[in-house]
Amino acid sequence: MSASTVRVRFAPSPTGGLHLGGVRTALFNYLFAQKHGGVFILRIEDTDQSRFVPGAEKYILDCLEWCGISPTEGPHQPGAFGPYRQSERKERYAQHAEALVAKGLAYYAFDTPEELESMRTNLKSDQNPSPQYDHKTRMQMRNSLSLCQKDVKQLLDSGQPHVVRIKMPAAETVSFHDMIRGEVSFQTDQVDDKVLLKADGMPTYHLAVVVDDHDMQITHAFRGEEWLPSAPVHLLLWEYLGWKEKMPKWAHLPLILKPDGQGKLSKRDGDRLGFPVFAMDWTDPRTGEETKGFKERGFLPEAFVNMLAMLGWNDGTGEEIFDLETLTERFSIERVHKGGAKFDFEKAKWFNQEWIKRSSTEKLLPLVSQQLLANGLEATENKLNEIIPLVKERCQLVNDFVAQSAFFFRDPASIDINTILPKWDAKKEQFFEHWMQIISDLAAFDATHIEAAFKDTAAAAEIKPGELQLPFRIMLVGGKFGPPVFEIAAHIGKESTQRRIRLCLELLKQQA
RNA sequence: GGCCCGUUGGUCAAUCGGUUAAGACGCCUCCCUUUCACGGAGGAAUGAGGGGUUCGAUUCCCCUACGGGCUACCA
Repeated sequence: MSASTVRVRFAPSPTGGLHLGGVRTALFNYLFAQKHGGVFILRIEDTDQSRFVPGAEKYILDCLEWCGISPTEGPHQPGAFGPYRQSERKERYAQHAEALVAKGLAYYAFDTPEELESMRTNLKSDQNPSPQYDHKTRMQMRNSLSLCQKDVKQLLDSGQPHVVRIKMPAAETVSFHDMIRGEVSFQTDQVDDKVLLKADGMPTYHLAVVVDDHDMQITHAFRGEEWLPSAPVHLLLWEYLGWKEKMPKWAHLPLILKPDGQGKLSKRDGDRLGFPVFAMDWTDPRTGEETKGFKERGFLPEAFVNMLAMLGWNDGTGEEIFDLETLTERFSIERVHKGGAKFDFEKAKWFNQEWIKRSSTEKLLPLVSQQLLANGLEATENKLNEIIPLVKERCQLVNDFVAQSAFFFRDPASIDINTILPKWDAKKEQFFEHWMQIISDLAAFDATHIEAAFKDTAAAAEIKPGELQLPFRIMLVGGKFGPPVFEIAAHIGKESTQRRIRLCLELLKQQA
């Protein structure tokens, strides 16, 4: 190992719920760091004070922890490269911005928002619907390039609000190697003079990401594909600041798209299509609006992470169920897909079902217990130990345990009587009357004994047991689902079994 | 509009010039089970279009089309 320890960072802005795309970026960072014995850092990009949402930082940390991919360095666990919130690093950015101005690589711009607005509307045309502040237009604007030195000094001295903009070269080609996409190149005359330092003294993302990645000695930088167009600004900044040889290797991750229409997946799509987009429940402290998360929707973190990893990446073997450890072994950034992937909630649920099937009763127990409790069902640990193995392969989501096991604890709330009715007759009714008696006399009330007695009784009544099993199930469960009937009868006990039969017989009488 | 990125079944996707073009989800049929689920066996379904390069293109190059991203003193 050389002196260059791998250092990666996940750098969300604390503006609200954590989007699954964000979690995937964090996951890839985590996997990469783990694989290379590196450090995974959390950096909070809170340079936009107007969008800051209290509580969001803690929430992000909670989400990552739930996923099992907690950063080892960050505001919660400062290392030697702090502070980890950009708002606390303010002076550094200003200093570098000034240095760039001094070197003639950036300049002060005094244009007011209104002036910018009018420039854009005036220059707007069918050929150019979104005019830029760039090498073509900057000399017509009010900045330290277009104004004479005296005026600039006066403006500065009088405390005129101003920003610092990068001076993009007129005709250069900027290219770099992306770990996922290979060579990518841009013409500098196509990119605008991005604001580096805002009027409030805070940096924009562009300046901050470069300064911080440098200061925090980031070796590999992963971010969403939406950042690709501004990459040339960042590349140039690394060069202008004199850090070119220390620039991290870039990887622009493909976007996660809406399942239907087009465009990147948003929280709105989740609301619209009925699935979560955030990792965990999020309540906006200002509006009070609540948004469901994967966790609360009933996802196991293992499944969530597994699903996310497979969205845009695969190891080439065709296997797709992986735990974090295996993911770490197999992961390679080069195998990340280039194209965006439409999110498929059905497949996401399949991953979860696979993980529920694979999870031990011990692991599932507290989660199931909590779900049941939330639905007014109290279950002992012993009971849960028996029930969980019986129903887990019927559950896609943890919440499904409620519907799949409620009948173990209380009489069914509704009876699907229409399943029984068509083939119901007096003979069957007599059978069940008799069957209640038989149950009373059964010495051992376990599945095998119940089944044997049931079949004997059916034989005596000259009815095929199969024709009676479904009605029996409906009586006990209320519907066509659940584990073997005799198991259920054994678990709920004699009294409950008899009571449910009686209740249902009465119901059937009313229908007749 | 400009720039950038992308494009294999409905969806996720393998293939790194030669394959009957994997596998998974979903869907359909059958078996197991007189419930549901699990499990098992099958099935339908894919290289956007056009040019090259090559003995040979899904694979390499170009063009077109389509999709997406960006085009803020937001990230």
